[in-house]
Amino acid sequence: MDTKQSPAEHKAQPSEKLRVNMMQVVRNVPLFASLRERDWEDVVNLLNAICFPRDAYVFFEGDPPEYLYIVWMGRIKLIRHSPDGRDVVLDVLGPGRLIGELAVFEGAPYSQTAQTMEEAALITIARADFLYLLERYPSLAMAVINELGRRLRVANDLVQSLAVDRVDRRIARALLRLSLYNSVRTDEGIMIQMRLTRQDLADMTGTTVETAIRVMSRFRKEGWITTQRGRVIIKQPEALEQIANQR
Amino acid sequence: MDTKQSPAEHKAQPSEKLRVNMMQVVRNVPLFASLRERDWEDVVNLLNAICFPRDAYVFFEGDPPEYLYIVWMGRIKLIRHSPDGRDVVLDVLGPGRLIGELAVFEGAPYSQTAQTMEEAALITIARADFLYLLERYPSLAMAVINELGRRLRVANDLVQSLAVDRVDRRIARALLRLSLYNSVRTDEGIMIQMRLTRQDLADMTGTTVETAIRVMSRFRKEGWITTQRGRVIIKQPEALEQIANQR
DNA sequence: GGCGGGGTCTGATGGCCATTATAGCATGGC
DNA sequence: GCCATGCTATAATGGCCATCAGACCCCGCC
Repeated sequence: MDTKQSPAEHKAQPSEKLRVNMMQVVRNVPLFASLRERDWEDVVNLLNAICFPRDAYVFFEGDPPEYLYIVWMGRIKLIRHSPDGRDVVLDVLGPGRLIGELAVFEGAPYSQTAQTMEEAALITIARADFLYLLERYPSLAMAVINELGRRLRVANDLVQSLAVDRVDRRIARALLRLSLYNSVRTDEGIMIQMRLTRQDLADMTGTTVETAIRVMSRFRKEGWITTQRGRVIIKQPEALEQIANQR
Repeated sequence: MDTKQSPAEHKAQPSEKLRVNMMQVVRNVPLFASLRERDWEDVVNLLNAICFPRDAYVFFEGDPPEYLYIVWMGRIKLIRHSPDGRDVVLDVLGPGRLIGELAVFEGAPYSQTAQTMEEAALITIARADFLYLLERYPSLAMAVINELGRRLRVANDLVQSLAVDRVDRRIARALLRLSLYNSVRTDEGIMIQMRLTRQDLADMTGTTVETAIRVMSRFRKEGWITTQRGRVIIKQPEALEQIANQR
């Protein structure tokens, strides 16, 4: 149920090009970690920054693969739209992660949609430029393999969870997974670093909003989590882990 | 329910080393497609062949990544064992496909179990040798990326299907997916090239044997498929496609 | 031949969760 | 402030499918 989508909404235009120090990008992004200092300048000229508001679409599944994206700031969700209108969230990516690498590599259309979950800044590399870089610096392929490996592991975990787990366990696992990659410790507990609606959680776990709400309400009543305005704080990770792993 | 597993069964010993012409392997396997002829000999010496009987385990999840495997003959399923005894089939791989590439690349334990579905011959490359090859011939990384990409796409399709589809649709999709990669045309229809139990199908679609049997019986009664002794023939792919895609 | 085991098949029952409906609540725009 | 809209919340109903139970069949094996 894509209740989030207003009727006339379409691919949101990026709000503006923004001044990001590309040298800083090259120095900090895992993709370029294998490069030597003297190669940096070669790369910098091929990068651009682009900024998106909350809930904007970076690209849609089926679009031709124009750019490889690197997340610089914010969280991006990779989703699939189903014919009956339900969305499925395949993964959530934070700073440093790659988006669209497969499509760009293979020259096939993007096989999923990328949507921001909050204000986000992305680095773009045009397809041809990325292929050039890959050829010139084969070590970049290792970073691509790492990215694909990370995604494949997440996907396999998700397959298993969807195949054998009840809803409450799937949601507990989703929360723990998010907290693993995108969280900060606070005095109240572990805060998940993104705005997360119940619809998002439902789309991540193959259930409905209503059920996601019910389960989250139960978790809250048990004192395991608190939520306010899309911010989820895990107060008792052990309790969620027990739900996720028991038996 | 892993009813296939007899109590004392453990990692089956490979039945024998078998004489495979390694030059033929190097010439035909996608992994080595990018090599020049003069490099072939360098590679051949690092390869070994190993043969497994039906239902044997190549490795278990958690095992240390000693070898990269290349499927030469037969079909291998990648599975995850769940604590409650249910298995989940993540993918089925035929000749040419790689197994264990991620674990070998990252040095982490295999994250899934590999089991033969019929007699199978595999090519092994020791981890250290593969890393050496990757360094010496960076173009091999492209083949690894291709393998990971193929698996990721299958995994994403499966996630979506598990998240939103009813059982009959999931099974129809599983049959069509298998027929896409591992099938031959016969006068009766499209025959899926492996012995497939209802338990296998259930493990591929996150359901139970009983339900898989019920759905397959319905497909058979409708005249869409025939099955005998594990061999499935799709007589009316259009009918399955309609189940898989309608609405 | 008899026997056993793995795979297939069918029915009855009930539980999980989707669906539908309705209401409350916050947020942001005007 | 006020309304529209999106998100959260809760309850009632029913459908899909897991679970349990039992039977049959085929095949290899003793």
